[in-house]
Amino acid sequence: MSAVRLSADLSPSQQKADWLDTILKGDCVAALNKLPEKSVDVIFADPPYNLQLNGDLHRPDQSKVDAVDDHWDQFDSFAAYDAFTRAWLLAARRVLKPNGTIWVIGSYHNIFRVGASMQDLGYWILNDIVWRKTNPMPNFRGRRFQNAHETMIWASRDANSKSYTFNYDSLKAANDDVQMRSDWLFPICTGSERLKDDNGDKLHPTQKPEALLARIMLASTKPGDVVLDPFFGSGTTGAVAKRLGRHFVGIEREQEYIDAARARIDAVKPLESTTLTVLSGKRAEPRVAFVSLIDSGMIKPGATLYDAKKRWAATVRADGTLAIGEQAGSIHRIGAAVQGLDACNGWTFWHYERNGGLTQIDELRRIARLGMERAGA
Amino acid sequence: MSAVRLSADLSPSQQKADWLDTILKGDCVAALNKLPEKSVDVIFADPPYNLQLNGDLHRPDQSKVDAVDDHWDQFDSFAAYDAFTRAWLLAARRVLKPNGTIWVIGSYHNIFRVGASMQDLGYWILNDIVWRKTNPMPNFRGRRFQNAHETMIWASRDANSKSYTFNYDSLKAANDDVQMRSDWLFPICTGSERLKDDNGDKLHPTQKPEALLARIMLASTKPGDVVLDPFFGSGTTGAVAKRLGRHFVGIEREQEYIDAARARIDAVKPLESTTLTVLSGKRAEPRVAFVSLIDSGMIKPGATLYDAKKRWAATVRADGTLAIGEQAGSIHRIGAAVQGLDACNGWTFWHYERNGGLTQIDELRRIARLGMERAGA
DNA sequence: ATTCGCTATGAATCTTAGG
DNA sequence: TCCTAAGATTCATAGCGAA
Repeated sequence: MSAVRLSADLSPSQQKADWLDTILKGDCVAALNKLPEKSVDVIFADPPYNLQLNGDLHRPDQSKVDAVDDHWDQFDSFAAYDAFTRAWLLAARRVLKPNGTIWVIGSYHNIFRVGASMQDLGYWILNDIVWRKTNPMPNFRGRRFQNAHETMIWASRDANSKSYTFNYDSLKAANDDVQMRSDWLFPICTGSERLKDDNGDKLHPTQKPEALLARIMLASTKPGDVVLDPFFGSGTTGAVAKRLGRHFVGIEREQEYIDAARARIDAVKPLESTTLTVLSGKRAEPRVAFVSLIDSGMIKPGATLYDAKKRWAATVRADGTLAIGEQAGSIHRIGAAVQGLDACNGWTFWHYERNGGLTQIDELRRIARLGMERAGA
Repeated sequence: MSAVRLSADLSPSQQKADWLDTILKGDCVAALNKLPEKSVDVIFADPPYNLQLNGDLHRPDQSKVDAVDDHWDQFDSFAAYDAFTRAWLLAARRVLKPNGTIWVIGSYHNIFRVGASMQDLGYWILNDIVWRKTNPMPNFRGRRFQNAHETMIWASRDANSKSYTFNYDSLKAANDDVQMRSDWLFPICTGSERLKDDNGDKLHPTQKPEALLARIMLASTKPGDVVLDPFFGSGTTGAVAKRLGRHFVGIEREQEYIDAARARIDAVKPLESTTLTVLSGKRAEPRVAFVSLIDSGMIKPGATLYDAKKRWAATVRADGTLAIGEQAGSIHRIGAAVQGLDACNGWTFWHYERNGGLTQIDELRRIARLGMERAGA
């Protein structure tokens, strides 16, 4: 790849880096080291699993199981695999933005070593996610449980990175209004989605389903973000990124995979931007100062506020504080104090009298926000 | 404990070792080192998870979460935790029979380190098993996925131990005649099963459900086998072993837990025969996330949904939310909003166009459930 | 006896803007 | 970088008391 860098005075929207939406050919660590530091929002990595297979496996009908015995999955020892793992995790960490996150998928053959290395290098695990397969391969010998899942580790760059992207509200709304759990159910990649080579055989032994990558990106990226995949393979990450209006960068060694992935991604039609809007919750709403309700005349100084059951009454003061007897403070502090709690959301706790009933002052905040939007605040 | 050993010429059925069906008090490694080598069939270990908590956590209702902040879960560093882990895994391996197996349970905080150490010490992983919780604690701050599972590693003593116990056929028969998968569904331990202290509070912070231990023993032991638990705690392993006609050995440091476990186990009545309740782990009506219809391609992002009379039309967004103009949210929230109601069942309210007519999206949910049932949801 | 509503709680690495 | 204050945030289940 070339050594072109983003100019410091140009935002990505003004000048697109030449490595965006491309597949870099070569060794994963070498390619990573050529990318600018802190330049990608999310990394999805599907590294070699270090499967340790001896001999062939046959199904009960004597057909042979097409094992993952590619040369790139051969390591001499756990130590060799660990060294490989640490090298790419370290190179990836340099490229990740401070508030970026990384996803790594693996099986019991490798995921424990990968997870320990991630912790050792300073990544901070946010969740481990279980991909439950609806249609896993059976255990043919009947000597173990059916291996029906794979594990993903989702981690931030550092323990103190708090501002990573997590589209909580959108995930919850899409999940019947309950928060998304750490166990996900998806079919393995089969049928027309599975890329085939010239012989009609599967092109890549471990092609991941697009639905899995879509869930990952919808959870942890925003439209326009950059998703890096250092083990690009058949290009699922790129295809899903393009469809969902995200940028991708792929790294891959094998020309056969690069060609197939390129063609695959070129055929993807991006979704319309309007369908890509991410549902945002209250956190994204602009802040409203309680005093601004007084400024705008929605609440008069001297007005009385009550809790929902009218157990307490407090007086609004001209400076935007609330008072009960000697005690005065913010709507939150006074709400907490009367309940004997450490914290309280005054917006939902306090009410005002209207039409003989009580209405939350949060209703006034909502109205104030509409005014702010009109004013382009 | 005493230094009594099994005579070499007597089988366990002829002379019962004095440490069988007892709880050894003391440090885990020291106690393990006093047991005879190659003397137990299965080890179940629930070691400290090394949670790293900062400050208190409160529920949205301001109640405080009772965190696991016990002294036995405090380690200075990953290195200290690794040293602890290697020490007990090594001592446990000496005690394990050549064809014995070990189960270790953990969360993302520790399981990757534990798994890597197990591989380093020569244990051979047979499966990783996911315990999916029906009723996990929510994520209260909405900053991560709900942590809804724990991970267990099942391993043999060596890579070449082939004669370990695995009751394949009975598991399959108990599971509707399909192989038992690597993801299991159980509730957490609550209600009358949960041991309480004199104040009525939970006796032990991490008591495991008996159903989980029963599945483990039914899978990997035979009646009369010896099950060792080096972190005995409230004694679930002992209680289930006695009930299922297995022997146990527990190791525990805290006298309070020993006393409670002893009383608990004494109260257990062994089953006459091992015709046990089948824990199929299937639930009545698995929940379907609306977004899973998008994942599976049944609904496309950008598609339009209508109410039965086509009075309203809404657009499906890629993140699984529904949008009408500026308003967006779950199928339920948007259904409620357009009708001016507080609540709405989006599954029955919204329809899609098919064959020129309208069909409820609930029809798609029914189809999705068929796939989930196959996966044992 | 049954239902309904309210409360309690579980292995938790659980915020963020602004001064 | 540190400190303060605003204010956002929960699902399933068991138990209990009232109706």
